[in-house]
Amino acid sequence: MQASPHIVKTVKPFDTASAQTTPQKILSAAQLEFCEKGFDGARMHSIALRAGVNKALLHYYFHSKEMLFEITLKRVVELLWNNVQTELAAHVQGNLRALIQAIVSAYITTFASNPDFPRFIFREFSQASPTFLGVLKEIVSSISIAPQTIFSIYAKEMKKGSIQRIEPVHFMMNLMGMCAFTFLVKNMVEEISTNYGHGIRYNREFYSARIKAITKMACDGIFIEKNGSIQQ
Amino acid sequence: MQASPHIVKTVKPFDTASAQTTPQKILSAAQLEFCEKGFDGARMHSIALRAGVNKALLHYYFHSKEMLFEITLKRVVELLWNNVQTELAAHVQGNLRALIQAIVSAYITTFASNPDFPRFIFREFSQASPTFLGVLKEIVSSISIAPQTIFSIYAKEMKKGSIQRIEPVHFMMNLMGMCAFTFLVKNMVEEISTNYGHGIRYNREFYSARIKAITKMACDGIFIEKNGSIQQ
DNA sequence: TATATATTTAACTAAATGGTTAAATTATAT
DNA sequence: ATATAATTTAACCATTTAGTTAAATATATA
Repeated sequence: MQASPHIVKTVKPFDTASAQTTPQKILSAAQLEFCEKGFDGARMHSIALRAGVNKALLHYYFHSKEMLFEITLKRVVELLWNNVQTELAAHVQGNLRALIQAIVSAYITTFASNPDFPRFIFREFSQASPTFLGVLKEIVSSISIAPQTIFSIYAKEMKKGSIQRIEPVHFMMNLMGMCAFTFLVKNMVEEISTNYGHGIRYNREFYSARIKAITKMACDGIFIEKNGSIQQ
Repeated sequence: MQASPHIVKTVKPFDTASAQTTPQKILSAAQLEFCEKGFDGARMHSIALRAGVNKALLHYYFHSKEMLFEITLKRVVELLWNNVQTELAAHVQGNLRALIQAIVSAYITTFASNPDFPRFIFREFSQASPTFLGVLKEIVSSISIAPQTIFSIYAKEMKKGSIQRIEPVHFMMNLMGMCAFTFLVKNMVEEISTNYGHGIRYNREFYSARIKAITKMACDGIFIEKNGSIQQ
């Protein structure tokens, strides 16, 4: 008889850094596969191959494709969010302008290491199946703390009259849109730019320029008086 | 023997507005299906059902799922682009600020009528299969005229010194990001906003507010001196 | 009306794919 | 060493799904 079916095992404390348990290997492979191909395009066989294990193992550890996907989705969002939070934590003490720059930098930097994540997250929420809706709700409740914080800081500044009357929701949508969109069009841009002239490469300087451009547009769109304009 | 296999028939001039030829019915159904579920999630059977015809007909007129998808993708992009062009045409005579407002309005209005299009377009370009890459190139060459125009106007204004030095590419990425992102998160936002307070509904006033917010952020992020600030 | 052509369909096929199972192997404790 | 539990695997199954085919029906044409 098998021991602990369909449940993610208690993760053993690994002996060396390279030693990955089988469930961990499967999860890593699943993340790659799902990010690349989406839920419908992903193949259990392919995930097994990537993890270097037999297909039956996926079902042994994670029961079904749906469950493996759910766990992967949660992992990705958590990883994303933790990264952003960490990046952000170092810069919260500043004023709103500094905070905005920190947010943008956090998102761009995080996405730069995981360029597939934005598309992966957006791709699945079309027909809004009950399964994915459940995951979405969990995600939202865990994520919504930081936007909330930013909302309140923003609202305070708005009362002080130091920023223009753009609704916080629109401001956040604009900001996140500029960040996420950058990576949603990554493949397109790289493909286009090859035979279309303005050869954009998604490298360090591009990310740096991107952060500056977004911050500049966002800030100077908000602040009424342009005191110390942002560093060029 | 069959008559014109695998080729889209010459579209008959329809007698009444409601009379759709069979290929047209199939294409409409395919568009719905592909937009909703993506290439991998779409089912030929489901498309046939939606079109009210037999599955074999899809292959008779369009040979394969891949070809049906290619045609659908092209159609969607063309439709999108024609809409934007039309909306834009009415406003080109103005200054850059007016042009930007026109672009934003054009995109938001067009997406508002076809909220699934942005995700549909972005979803497929992940593994960049040769098939889709071909379509992409065609699309790009047909689309790139307008951005090109905007680029040149933008560059001219930059030389005049009336706008800040944000690279045209970044400016366009920001602008399109704010527009497209609005609809990429539509399902999420509507789902969240139900049980999270700030009940956003994607209706007329929201679109109007969105256009204002994006234009405001974009413009006041560009123009050095804030002369006649945009209408609130 | 008769003939040819265009259109539509039901039934079928082959391959892919998610999932199962029982047996084999390996690790762990006694 | 031996028994027990945990882990891994090859072979198999049932279903789904893109695609085919030959026959039937409608439509134009002579």
